[in-house]
Amino acid sequence: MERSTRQRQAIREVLSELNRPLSPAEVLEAARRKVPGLGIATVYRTLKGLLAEGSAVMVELPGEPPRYELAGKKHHHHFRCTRCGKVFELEGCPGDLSDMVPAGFRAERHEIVLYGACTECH
Amino acid sequence: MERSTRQRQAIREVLSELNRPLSPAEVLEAARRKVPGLGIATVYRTLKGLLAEGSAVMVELPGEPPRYELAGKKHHHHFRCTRCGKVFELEGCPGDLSDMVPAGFRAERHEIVLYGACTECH
DNA sequence: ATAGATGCAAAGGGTTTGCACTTGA
DNA sequence: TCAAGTGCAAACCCTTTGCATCTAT
Repeated sequence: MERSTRQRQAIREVLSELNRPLSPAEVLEAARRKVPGLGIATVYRTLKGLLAEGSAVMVELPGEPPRYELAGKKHHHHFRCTRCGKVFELEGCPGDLSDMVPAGFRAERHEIVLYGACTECH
Repeated sequence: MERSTRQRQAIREVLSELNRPLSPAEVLEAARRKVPGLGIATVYRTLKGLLAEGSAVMVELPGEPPRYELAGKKHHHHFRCTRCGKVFELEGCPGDLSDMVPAGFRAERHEIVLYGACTECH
C-alpha cells in the first residue's frame, strides 16, 4: 500500500461514504462508478492491504461472504436485513455473557448478529 | 430421502454420536470410518436432504463453512474454540436484545457466538 | 527510470451437478 | 425390476495468483 492510486482512493472513498460493512462485490460495484475499469482482483488486494495496515477490519457474518468496514470504530455488533441483505452497525452490547460459558471453557470474545427488516424494507 | 442406505445411516449416526455441529468435511471423515468408499458429494446431498426434511439444521458461524446438527434442539448458541476449531453448543441466552435495535428496524432473531478455549485446549 | 500497482486470465479451494453404475425395496 | 442413490469427475462460484502492462514517484 505504498502508492496512492485512483483505484485505492476510490475503494477507500466507497468504504467511507457508504459507512456500512461491504462485501468485495459491493465495493467493486460502487467503486467502478468512480473508476470504470476497476478489476475485482484489485478490490481483493486493496481490501487485504487495508486490513494489513489496520485501516479496515473484516466483518464476518454467518453464511455470508466477509465484509469490510473502516477501522477505528468502538465495540459494536451488526444487523442484517433479511430482505435486502444489507448489513448495518448496531450500538450497544448486552455485555456480560459469562452465564452462557460452561465450566472448563474460557470465552475471550463474542459476536452478536441480529436479523430482521431494516428501515427501508419493513 | 426415500431409501435407507448405509451411507445415510452412517451420516445420521455421526451427527447423533458426535453431538456437535459438523462441517461436511468432518462428517465425511467420521462417516468414512463406517462406510469407507463414501464420497463427499453424497455427504453434501445427504446433509441437504436432512435439512429439507427438517431432520437437521444448518449452523453458520462467521467466517466458517456451514455446519450441520440434528434438529429439534431448543434455542441455543455456539462456542467456537479458537485453538482446535471445534464448535460446541451453549446453554442459555441473554434474552432481550431489543436495546440494540435502532428505531425503524425490526429484529426477528439473533445469533450469538462466543470464541475462546474449550476444555481440551485451555 | 523503475518498483509498485493494475487487469486479465488461469489456478485454487470448497460446493454442486451430470452421468453411468449400483442397490434398496 | 428399476427408480433412488452413489461415486467419480467436471462444472461452478468466489477468491487468489502469475504475468505482462501501466503508472506514481
